[in-house]
Amino acid sequence: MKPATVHRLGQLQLKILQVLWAQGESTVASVQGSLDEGRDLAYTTVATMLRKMEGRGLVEHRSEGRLFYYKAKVSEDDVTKGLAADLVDRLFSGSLSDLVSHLLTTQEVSRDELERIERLVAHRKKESSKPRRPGSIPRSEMPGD
Amino acid sequence: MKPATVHRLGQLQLKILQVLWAQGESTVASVQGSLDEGRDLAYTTVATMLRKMEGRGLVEHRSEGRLFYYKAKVSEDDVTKGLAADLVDRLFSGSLSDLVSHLLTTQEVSRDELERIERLVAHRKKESSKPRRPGSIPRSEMPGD
DNA sequence: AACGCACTACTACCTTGGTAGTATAGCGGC
DNA sequence: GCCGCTATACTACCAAGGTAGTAGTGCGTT
Repeated sequence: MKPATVHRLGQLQLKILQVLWAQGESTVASVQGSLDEGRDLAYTTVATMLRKMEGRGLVEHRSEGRLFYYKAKVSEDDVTKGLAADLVDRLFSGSLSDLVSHLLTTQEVSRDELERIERLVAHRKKESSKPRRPGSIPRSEMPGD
Repeated sequence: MKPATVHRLGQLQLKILQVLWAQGESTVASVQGSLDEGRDLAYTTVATMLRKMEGRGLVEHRSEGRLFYYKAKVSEDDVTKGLAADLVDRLFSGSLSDLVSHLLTTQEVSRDELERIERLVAHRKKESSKPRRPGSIPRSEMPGD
């Protein structure tokens, strides 16, 4: 199921989703408590945001007594993919290598990171001969860290 | 000078900047004409947006007679870097390879792209022994396409 | 000189993210 | 049975992106 326009997620919404991905079903209080220690938002702020997000189909809740247990309705993969694809699209007309190129030339990238990327690409090249559905590469086949 | 929070650029603002990067100084009419053929925005919409963007320091203008010639005040590199870095930060706690990994496993990536990336990484690895300011790799040293 | 066109300025309005206060309701304890 | 705690509902605001209408103004043409 493709849940409405995953891109254009705000800072807070993303943070909330990350909390929900990390801990699964959570009450408002729990989400509030798990959000950045730095900023402490009012309980009602988090509650309101969750309700708004539910309206957008990003999360859903289940009642247990008076309590609401919220859980993410969109997967981390979908969101990540959506945001990343959106960026690549908007900035580089879909060219992944252009993005990587840009990142490599303007960002600080450790030699370690470079080598990880190199392994990933090499691995993916081998894979590309026997194509599969995206995202279905099992962990066990991923190049080691 | 670091121009205020380059991330959180809207769709239209980015499009406008892209037009300005591509054609340099442009009048409102010219920008309007160069925006996606699909959607035709009112002249005043573009003008208003440009004025708002000027307020945020994204563009600036120069008058010539009654005409305003707008030009981007932020470089494409800065914006791209800002947006990409922001994304990498927010989604992958700053790990570039995690982003690339994700993109490689969930996106359709042609063999061509893979090879370009491979060359880029290899090139960057060689470079990394003699570090330089980011972004200063001359065209002539870039791996061929 | 007058008219109209083209361009900028101002204002307005909608949406959405974000933030939070106030109102309401139900459960547990005394 | 009432009190208060606390969780949800409702309402309100602000900022910013986006969209556009209307007002004002000056230049070129006739």
